[in-house]
Amino acid sequence: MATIRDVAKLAGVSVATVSRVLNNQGYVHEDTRKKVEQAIRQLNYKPNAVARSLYKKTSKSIGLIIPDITNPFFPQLVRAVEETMYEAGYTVLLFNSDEVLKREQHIIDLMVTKYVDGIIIVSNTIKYEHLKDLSIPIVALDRVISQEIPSVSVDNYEGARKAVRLLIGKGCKKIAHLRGPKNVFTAEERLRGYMDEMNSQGMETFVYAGNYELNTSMVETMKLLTENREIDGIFAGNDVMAVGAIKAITKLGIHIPDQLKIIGFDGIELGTVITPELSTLKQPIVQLGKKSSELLLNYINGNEKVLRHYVYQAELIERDST
Amino acid sequence: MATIRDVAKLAGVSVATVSRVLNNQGYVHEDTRKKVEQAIRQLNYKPNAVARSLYKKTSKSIGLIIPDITNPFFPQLVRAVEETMYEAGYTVLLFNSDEVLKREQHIIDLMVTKYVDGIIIVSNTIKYEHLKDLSIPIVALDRVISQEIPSVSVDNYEGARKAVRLLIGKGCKKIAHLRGPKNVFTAEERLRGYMDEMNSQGMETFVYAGNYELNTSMVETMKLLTENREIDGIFAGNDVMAVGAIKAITKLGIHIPDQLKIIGFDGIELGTVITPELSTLKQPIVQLGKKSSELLLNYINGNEKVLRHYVYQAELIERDST
DNA sequence: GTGAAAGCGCTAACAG
DNA sequence: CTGTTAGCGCTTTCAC
Repeated sequence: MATIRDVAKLAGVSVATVSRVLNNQGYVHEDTRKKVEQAIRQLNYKPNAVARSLYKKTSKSIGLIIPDITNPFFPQLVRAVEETMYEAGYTVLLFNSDEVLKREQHIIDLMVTKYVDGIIIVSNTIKYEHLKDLSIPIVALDRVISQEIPSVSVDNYEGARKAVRLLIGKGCKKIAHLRGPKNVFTAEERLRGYMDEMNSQGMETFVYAGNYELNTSMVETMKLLTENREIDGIFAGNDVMAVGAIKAITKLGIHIPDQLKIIGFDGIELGTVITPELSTLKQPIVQLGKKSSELLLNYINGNEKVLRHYVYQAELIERDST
Repeated sequence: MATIRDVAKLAGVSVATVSRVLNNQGYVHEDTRKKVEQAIRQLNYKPNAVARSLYKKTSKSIGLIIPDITNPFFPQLVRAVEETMYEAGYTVLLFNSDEVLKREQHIIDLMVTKYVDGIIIVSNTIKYEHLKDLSIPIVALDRVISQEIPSVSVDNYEGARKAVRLLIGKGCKKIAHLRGPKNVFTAEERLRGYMDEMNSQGMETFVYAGNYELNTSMVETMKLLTENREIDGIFAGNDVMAVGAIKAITKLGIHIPDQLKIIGFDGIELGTVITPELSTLKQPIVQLGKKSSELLLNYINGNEKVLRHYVYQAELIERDST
């Protein structure tokens, strides 16, 4: 690996001059610039990012902490973040935390020592108190952690109400909610939306536990449908659970959407892949990723002074399950 | 951010001593160690990884290049790699390349300047010539790039033959293959397996184009089935295509598996989510990720001297589509 | 316009 | 056992 010194020697100049042409700043005579560029090419010299980082205290990299890439909601999000960051010249360090606080904290410590320029985090476990001493920019994605941490998220509450309204509009009389995991921000918001909408319409509520995961959802749906044969509408906490429910319903020989209508939340690809195709509240996943990255970049570059919370609306997508 | 100098001053020792207790090497008196540790705690000091990297020419990070995290095959793979690396104290830099050679090369250059300790790459486009001048360890994952680059992959050829044999064993008389994209290693191998097995059984072959993607597969399946009503078995190049095919078949009112049997390749979760559940050749995805990471770590640590190629067998999983 | 030199924070000889 | 010091490769004053 050639160093700046090698280049300087070959070009017959000082390292300072090489540095100047490298960074395109300060005065340097056209002829010397030529010589230096020639030497750079000849040696196939690439400036050492680590040395640069040490001096500049910036690494041109950001950390991305998500619960689990294996959850179908995240690949698109990660892709969008990675892409936006890459275009801006930043590298992303990816971490799966499983929302384990200890692990998240360890990851953050690690990042600090690596001089990451910023952090995007998707987490329910982490709180403001764990973040407040951090001197690097951070943005919360998909969930709002606290008022003090900028965030980019979706209006889960309003989305849930829309979902319920659709079911009601389609004539459902008994609508159940397969809720997401307790203490998970998005799940609580969606539940709240369901409750409020149902109550405001004077309808009885039926809430079943779930955890955003397929198999549990199948089991729970079986239970739900045997306990209460009159349920004719289900609002699932997310698309994965909706798909699980559909499997269970199909197995029971109940016809969708004639006998029972079901709607999910998220808008992941899976919903268009199954039969019947799933109606859902589609989150603007790519936009979430992109926006959070841009916001973080703004903070990093000092272009953004005030604390911002962006909230997107989920879009109702009617397919064949309602 | 406190530095080693601050710690040294507070503890009343030299930086060398602090470094010694930090790295737990060399002699240091129990009492001084205590003092230093106390100072470290007091300042909440964390050694600067960048400075360390500069000196040691190692960053405790590795690069992972995949085509597209959005493709359902990759999340599990990435997860496995990230996990194994994390446990070994390494951070992973993730890149989506879309298999664009220029981009891959740029990514690799970038990584070199960042002193990554090794690279795991999933790619069909990159060749040995692009890698041969690299001085850092590299391992090819899921595809073999060349004899000179260590790799961890699956026996796609044999897997394909197994798939075809199952279809034949189940009584299929006319078996078509929905092939994956041209020039993609895995796709070519699976095609070859199909051809060889069919030929060895003296059966006529029917190959239809595809690109590992769902919508094209639906369209192509429609075409296939209208062109040739007698097809009673389909070996899809991967699970995603198989799911597309199933959608098309269902739409045509053809019953699976009675009238037509179908089998995929990969063993992604999607296959268990749809109805009917998909028979497939399951790749040991997590193992692939884990093994490639361990292999890379071995190269990094100099424990592995010889060039290794690990090949796993895909496992036949019979579900409801055959 | 250009070069010398200090220093980013750490590690590893080398002395003592 | 402990301290001094010379770098790792780069950027940036500050002279000239």
